[in-house]
Amino acid sequence: MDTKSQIIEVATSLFQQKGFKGVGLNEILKTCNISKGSFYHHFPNGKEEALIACLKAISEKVTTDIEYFFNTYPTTEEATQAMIDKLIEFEREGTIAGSTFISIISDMGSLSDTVRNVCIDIYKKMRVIYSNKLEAEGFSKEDARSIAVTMMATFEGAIMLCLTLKSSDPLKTISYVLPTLFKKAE
Amino acid sequence: MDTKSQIIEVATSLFQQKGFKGVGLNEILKTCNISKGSFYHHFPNGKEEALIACLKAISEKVTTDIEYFFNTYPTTEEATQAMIDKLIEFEREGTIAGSTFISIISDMGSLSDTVRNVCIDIYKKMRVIYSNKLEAEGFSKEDARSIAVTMMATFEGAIMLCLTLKSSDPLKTISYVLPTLFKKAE
DNA sequence: GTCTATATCTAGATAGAC
DNA sequence: GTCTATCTAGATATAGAC
Repeated sequence: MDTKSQIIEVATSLFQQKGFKGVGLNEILKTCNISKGSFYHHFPNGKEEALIACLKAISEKVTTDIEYFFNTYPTTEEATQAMIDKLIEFEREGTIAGSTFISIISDMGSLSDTVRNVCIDIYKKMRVIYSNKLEAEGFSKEDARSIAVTMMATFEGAIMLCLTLKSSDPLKTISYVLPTLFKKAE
Repeated sequence: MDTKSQIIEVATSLFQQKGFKGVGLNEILKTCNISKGSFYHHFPNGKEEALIACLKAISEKVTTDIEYFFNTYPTTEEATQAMIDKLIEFEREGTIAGSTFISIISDMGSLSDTVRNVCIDIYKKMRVIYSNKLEAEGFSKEDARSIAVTMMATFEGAIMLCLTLKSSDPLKTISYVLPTLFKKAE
């Protein structure tokens, strides 16, 4: 693999585990076995430029992953269930941090517009996937959007709780409760 | 106010805004208008010792605040609604970060046992308040606990989304959707 | 495109005067 | 209990050889 891709891959993983400020440049370089000169050749504007590249990579990946589940399973409830099962598996493997993007930037104080825009983009893409399926299941456009946003908040919050508690219990719990949101009221 | 209390107050606010690693000691000192000597007199073990004190202060505060809402309003739905209204007000004022504790420690990489235990304590206290009310409304012990955990995840996630998007929309949305969880199925 | 060497700054922490 | 001065290690970033 070329160096730039390797940097992005390694940095993404580290940022997800420790946050942007929590990861030193040297740690990235050491893991990649490269030097500062090489890093700054690919990212002349330094660490934040690498962060943007990482967030874009995450955006691609989470969109693809979520779309896979929502294309494979016929209902929101089943797709969600399968997603949570996968997340619980990640928790067991110690790679659950790779499934959240907010924790990366929560230590940045104030976000630059560039970084925030990438985050807004990820947020939108996820919401649209959830929302479309819910609309297809008969919810109004407004309700579908609201449930989609709530799903995202619950997922992000549950992942953060799992990371803090070192346990997959929060994910197991929400998988039991979340389907309540997908039942159409009569 | 005595210096130690002032440090805790200032540091708590800064940690909530920028995360543990996101806040430099110098920033705390400058905001308090004190020197390193004074800081290390009160917290000989440094920044992490201050963090523990902050987390304990947060634990007191959030417990008191949530209990107020859950004692004042007769139902979970009304208490939750009032809480979210308050959070939306905080968002407008730019102080919404003060309502989350997970974002503080999400950039710490690996948590020390001391820090994690304080977090588990906060998590438990919040869950118990929610859970008790839900039980009183007729939910089983297990269901009440599950809904309580889901509420916490959704709140934390929504606050993180608000911080990232610089908008109170996620909170407004969940206030519309969350009541679905409190309706007893027949 | 990658290296070594270095510059500059700031982090957290300590020592000792008052 | 608070100050100033200082230490050391780490951070990000740069310069120039190969």
